[in-house]
Amino acid sequence: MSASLDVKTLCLGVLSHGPASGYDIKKYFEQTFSHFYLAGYGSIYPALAELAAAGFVSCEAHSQTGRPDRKVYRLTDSGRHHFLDALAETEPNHKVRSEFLVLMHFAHLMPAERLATILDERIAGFDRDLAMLDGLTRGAAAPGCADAAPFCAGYGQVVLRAARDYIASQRDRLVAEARQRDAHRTADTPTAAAAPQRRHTGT
Amino acid sequence: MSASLDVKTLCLGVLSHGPASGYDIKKYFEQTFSHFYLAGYGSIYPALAELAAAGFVSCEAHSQTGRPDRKVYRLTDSGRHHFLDALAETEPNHKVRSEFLVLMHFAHLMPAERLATILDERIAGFDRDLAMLDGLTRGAAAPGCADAAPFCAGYGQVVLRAARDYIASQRDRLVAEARQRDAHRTADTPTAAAAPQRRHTGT
DNA sequence: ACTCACATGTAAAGAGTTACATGATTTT
DNA sequence: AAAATCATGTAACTCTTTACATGTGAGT
Repeated sequence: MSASLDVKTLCLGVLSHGPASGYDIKKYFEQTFSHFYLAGYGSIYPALAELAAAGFVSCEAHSQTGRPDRKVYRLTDSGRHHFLDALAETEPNHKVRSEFLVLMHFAHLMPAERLATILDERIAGFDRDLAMLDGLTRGAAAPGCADAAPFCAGYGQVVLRAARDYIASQRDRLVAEARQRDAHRTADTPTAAAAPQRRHTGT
Repeated sequence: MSASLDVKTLCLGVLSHGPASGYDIKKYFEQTFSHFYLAGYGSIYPALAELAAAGFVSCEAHSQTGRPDRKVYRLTDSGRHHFLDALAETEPNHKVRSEFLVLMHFAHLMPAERLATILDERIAGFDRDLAMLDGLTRGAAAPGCADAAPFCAGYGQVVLRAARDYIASQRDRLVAEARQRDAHRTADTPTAAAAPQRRHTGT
């Protein structure tokens, strides 16, 4: 129970829907996993090479004029078993890495305009993600994942909307408070631009 | 606009609330950032050493009997400026890395019992996180962050609850469907344990 | 003319996790 | 008697990101 569900394993998963090239897999990642798993060419191509070396996928090269061979990968029996094993052994972790929330934790050290920008950008970001999920839900799903997509897309919609609405509900108040802080700061310390540092007594 | 808000910068942020040791900082991370940023000793101690070398923090060692010196770090003026700059330059990214959702994307390849375990574990995990946030909200907050905590804690509560409720609302249906699939599979292929692979025609 | 889509790959750098190494004191 | 807390640090490993390297054809 320690398989880490890395890019290699994910590639096997994508290939379980049918043969595909590295380029195709990248697009599948973007369309389908983008709001909970990211991978670029720099991880996908080496992963496919390793999978081929391990015998988990076979590779068929199709010559093309003017561009590199299109290499179509296909899951082998061994690869399918390996993937099913990985599914059985992976712990269902769920991690958030949010620079946005860190910034918000230190919101009291920022000027109001910066704070407004941060909040508005994050709302816009969530709106973009929601629009993409809407597109996904309306039949534009990647091939082969009709069974699986609904739960993940629904999860994304529920969670992103909750996040978006929460931020939107707090935005104006937070920015107003920050403006008051800005006014106090310029009044208190006309020459110093930096925020005052508060000390607390140790436990 | 490319500062990556790494562990080093986060340590500066924690120290903006007052002097602390590496051990203290780890605890602060756990209590306050745990649901959107993780860091272990293996990143914190080297980060503090680098910050000291760069002059962003000063260090005072307090001898103790029977255990290593307690090294208390304190933000310098230069460090505070550096941190404020980082706040101004960091993009408010927000990334989710969810093995849970990946597994759910391939739920149709799993036995019903495995699926039930995954869903129940994730619900339990979110319940744990919610309980921790409740504790944080009720005055048990880490020292010095009274201004900042409410937004982040509120965000966590709203989002985690939405996620938890969504999973709980889908759980029974998904498991029931998986049981039907299991029954079909054993009926179709009495000898083969592995799931059948569906092919689709390429685009 | 310019940009987007197609198409694959390598190399170096950056960042974090995990395991190792040590050991007393306090709580259960 | 066992487990948790206090307390710091290093080294190896894993993984990802970013930049580099190359080039055509189709659409605007």
